[in-house]
Amino acid sequence: MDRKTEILQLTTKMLQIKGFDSFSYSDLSQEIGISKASIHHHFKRKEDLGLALLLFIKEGTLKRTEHFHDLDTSPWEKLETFFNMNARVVENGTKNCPINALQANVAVISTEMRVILKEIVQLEIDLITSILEDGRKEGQMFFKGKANNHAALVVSTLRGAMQQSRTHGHTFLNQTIEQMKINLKV
Amino acid sequence: MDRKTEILQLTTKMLQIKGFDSFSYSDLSQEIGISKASIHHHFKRKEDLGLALLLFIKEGTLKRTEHFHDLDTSPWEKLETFFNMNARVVENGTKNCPINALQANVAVISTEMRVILKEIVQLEIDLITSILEDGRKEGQMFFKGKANNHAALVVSTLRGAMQQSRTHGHTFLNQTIEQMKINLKV
DNA sequence: GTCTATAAATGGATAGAC
DNA sequence: GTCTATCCATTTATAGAC
Repeated sequence: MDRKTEILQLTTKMLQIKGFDSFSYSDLSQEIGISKASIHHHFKRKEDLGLALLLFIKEGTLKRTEHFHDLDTSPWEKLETFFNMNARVVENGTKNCPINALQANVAVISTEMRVILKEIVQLEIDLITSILEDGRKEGQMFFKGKANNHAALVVSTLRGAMQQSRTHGHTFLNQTIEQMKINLKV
Repeated sequence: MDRKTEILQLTTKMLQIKGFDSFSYSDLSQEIGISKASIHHHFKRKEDLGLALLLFIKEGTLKRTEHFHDLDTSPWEKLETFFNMNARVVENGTKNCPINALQANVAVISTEMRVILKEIVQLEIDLITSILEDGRKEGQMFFKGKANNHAALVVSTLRGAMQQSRTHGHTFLNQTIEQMKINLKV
């Protein structure tokens, strides 16, 4: 793995724990073991780092979306996989979801970053929309109203629960996911 | 209104827009029109300010909870009132919910603050639990599973949607609230 | 690519006068 | 309660050597 990727991965972690404004080049430098100036060599300004981070996350989200498309498992299994993947992101509740962290910091990031952030959220909503549509069509899932609106609700719930898990622990997240599943059962 | 309350109200606003680590005594000082040192006179350290802020928010939450208890409207109307109050908190989508902001910053606030933060969230979940229980008992609402678990889901959804509204606008929040209501209808 | 050194600005916090 | 002045630590960022 090259240095740039190493920095981006650590940045994601730092963002999840502290938030965008609360981690510093000094944090990155110490954990990686190179000087602050070296971090600046790879990402001149913090905004450059932030922008690269968002493109990095967007790329990952795109890859995952395609991956879901390729899976030949049932809609229900896809949804469960999606939930499990997200539950792993916050680990034991110490980390926030990076998207949550960025949305909380929306006022202190650049317009450019905000645009990509919105695109990432939309990618997830679109993915869940198609899973819900398939699930309902195949008689595996039950929900009222439009699939698109219900997908927005599912993503909101998941994000909200991921964040609440920071004070209420990861069992809170698991219970909320279970409740979502109970409500989606036919 | 006394100065302390004035500072606490502005702090709430700043927290909602920027987050706890991203607003400064200088921000407060400029907007109120007194010096930084004067802010320090009322709240010596930023942690004191943060703690006072959480007690301030908790007090407000307690008052609101009692208010809901006193209302002699239907469970359904109570739930709608609760949603409307929260929708007003984020205004046009520029502000985050203060609880969201603090949960995103959980790693940079004191343990004391975290404890109260958790209590506030629990107060809300308990309130919604009792509203849901009444609503189901009276045949006004439908949901599967325990009222307590569904209340956790409702609060998570609301918080998640409030935060998503920062990138997706307040219509996103309104739509998600509508979808929750559609799902709760008998 | 990495380092040391350093600049310039900001943030939290205190001393002491009025 | 409010002010000016000041301190110290941190943060972002750059210059220039290796």
